[in-house]
Amino acid sequence: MATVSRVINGSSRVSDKTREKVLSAMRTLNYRPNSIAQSLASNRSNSVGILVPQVHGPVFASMLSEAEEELRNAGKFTIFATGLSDEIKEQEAIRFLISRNCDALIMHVDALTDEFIKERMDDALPFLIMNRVVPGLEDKCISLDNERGGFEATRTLLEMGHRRIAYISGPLAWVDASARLEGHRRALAAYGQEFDDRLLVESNFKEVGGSEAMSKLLRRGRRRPFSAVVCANDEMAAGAMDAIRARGLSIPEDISIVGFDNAPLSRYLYPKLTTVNYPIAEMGRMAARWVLRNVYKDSEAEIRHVFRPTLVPRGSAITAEGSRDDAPGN
Amino acid sequence: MATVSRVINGSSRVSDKTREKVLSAMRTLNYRPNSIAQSLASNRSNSVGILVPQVHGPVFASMLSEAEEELRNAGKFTIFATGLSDEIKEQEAIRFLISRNCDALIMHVDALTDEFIKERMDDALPFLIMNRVVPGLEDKCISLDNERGGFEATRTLLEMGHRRIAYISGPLAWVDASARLEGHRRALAAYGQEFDDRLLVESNFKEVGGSEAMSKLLRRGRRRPFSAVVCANDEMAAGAMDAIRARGLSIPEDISIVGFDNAPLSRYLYPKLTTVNYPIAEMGRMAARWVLRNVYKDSEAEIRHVFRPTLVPRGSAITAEGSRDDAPGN
DNA sequence: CAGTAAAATGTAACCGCTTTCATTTCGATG
DNA sequence: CATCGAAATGAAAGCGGTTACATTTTACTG
Repeated sequence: MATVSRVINGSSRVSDKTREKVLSAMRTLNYRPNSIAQSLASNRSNSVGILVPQVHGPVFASMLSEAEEELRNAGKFTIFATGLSDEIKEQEAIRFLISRNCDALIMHVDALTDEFIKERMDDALPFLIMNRVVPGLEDKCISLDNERGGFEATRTLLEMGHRRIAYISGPLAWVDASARLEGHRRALAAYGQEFDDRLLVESNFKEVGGSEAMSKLLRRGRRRPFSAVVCANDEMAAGAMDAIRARGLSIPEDISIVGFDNAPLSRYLYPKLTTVNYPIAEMGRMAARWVLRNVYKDSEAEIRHVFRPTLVPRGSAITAEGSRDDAPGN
Repeated sequence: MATVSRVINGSSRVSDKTREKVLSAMRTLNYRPNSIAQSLASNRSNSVGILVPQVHGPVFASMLSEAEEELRNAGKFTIFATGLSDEIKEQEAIRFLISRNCDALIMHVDALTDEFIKERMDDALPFLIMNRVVPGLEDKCISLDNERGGFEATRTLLEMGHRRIAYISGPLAWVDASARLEGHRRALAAYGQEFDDRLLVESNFKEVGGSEAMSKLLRRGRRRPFSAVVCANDEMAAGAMDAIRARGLSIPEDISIVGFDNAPLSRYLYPKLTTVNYPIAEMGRMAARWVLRNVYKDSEAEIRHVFRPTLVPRGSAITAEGSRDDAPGN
């Protein structure tokens, strides 16, 4: 038995001859190790828990499936749960996953506080935070450089000659939303433009939110004071586009629009949305590698913690000169 | 120990007094049963495997998350894997899931043959096939009435006065694609229209496929011989819409279009796509209940095996009278 | 060829629970 | 109060592996 176990786990010293005998016996008997028993004895469940707010939505689906594939290729099981961006549910989901003896946790949590993560999680089991930076735990976080993304979005419009650029933000209490806005401000500053409060609306990252925000912007004065708008995610951009059209304006002739995330939906919008790519698939794969490397000592992969967003030019933003512009200042 | 076990599993006879004592001890000791050990001893892993071709895409994401939630509420773990519509990979994924001692499998498999499912799976463990009917295993299948969906799509257009209706199909080797087409034919027949071969293109359920198919239809004669088109899924509809516009035609004025699936993208298209709803979320929940009921004896839920698609009217289809029609026959 | 250390293999305890079967406790009865 | 059956509890044998440690083989050495 012990020898068989050694063969299975590839470890220790087994002579080639017996190894072969064992393997062939396994084959003829069609033997499959009982992974539950393995887990119990080795105190390793070979499964990693993934917690996401929801499976829908481009970001989480990609993250999930890429991580799962990478883990499965390494023989690890993926158990997942959804937390719905609710503090209680997220905690419950974590407990749930821990109760299954996951060897590690990969999680995107919206509602949990930094404190909770630092205090309550640290001892429990190895974990990785996705799409968020918890101060002091940078090496356990994989995230996007949101500030840079915001910068790129606005810079593109500025390079196109737009000067008055509106911004529809996500909830500023969320770090990613505020980082994106920060990038926007930096870009304006870099091009010598003053930041104008009246061109900023804080919304909720949702489609209707984007629509309402845009309506509000359009209502602020008969003469449209901006020729372009940046939306802090693609969903809001979709809503904003509806609102623009509802107002009888066209995209991009009257208003150029840039989104953020490069969600699949951005390609279905009309015109196709110019946006900032969120390399979530790579990030999911990287998360899996982090676990493989740090928990299972199974990989040598270099781990990158901060990913870089890049602009995806499509049809929804054009140069200010090409625009049928009603706005001052370009 | 035995008594504690009895308390945990709620079963057998334990006096209320000791039950209380055990529970309070569990509380003060912050005791959590080791679910792996439970699994080993009880030969039940409390986890169910879900196999989907991919996580992306509206259908699978919803199915996954709804099933997961239902299962988690019942204390069951969800292990998932992706099969990528590849026969080998699907088989591997199944083996993988079985090797984790899943108590049951919920799977959407595209590439596996009916024979494989019937022969090789039947003894292994309880399983449920999603979105497909395997003859002889109807009680282990949960599926959509695709024929009816196809019927509804076409019927809607017919009721709107359209007479010449093109159809872009999925691969007819797949049962769901051919069933949808069957419904289309039945609707035509019901309204006394003859089915016209030249208005049918078989495609691949993908966006570019839809686009190419539509181009082909539009090239078949200068005078457009149809005023409306049904696409066998929303993705192809998205592609088809692009192709229609590329031709300088507008939707729905020149051509009405109806999709199938009610994928999220259908709401982002412009105009928003009239389509047939695929109640996949409900179906995912139902799958979980099937498992809860048949495997864990944990539920009394009535199981529905065949779901009914319904039409979702949006902006991409209008009455033939409203159309700027170039086509004969209405 | 005996002697020896290293390599290979075997033994058995243990992982933390469930479950069968034996034992004890309890309550009702005569 | 002794008796008895039912209900509650306890003891111990697994579940199917891993792994520390003991034992046997092997490969050299002198």
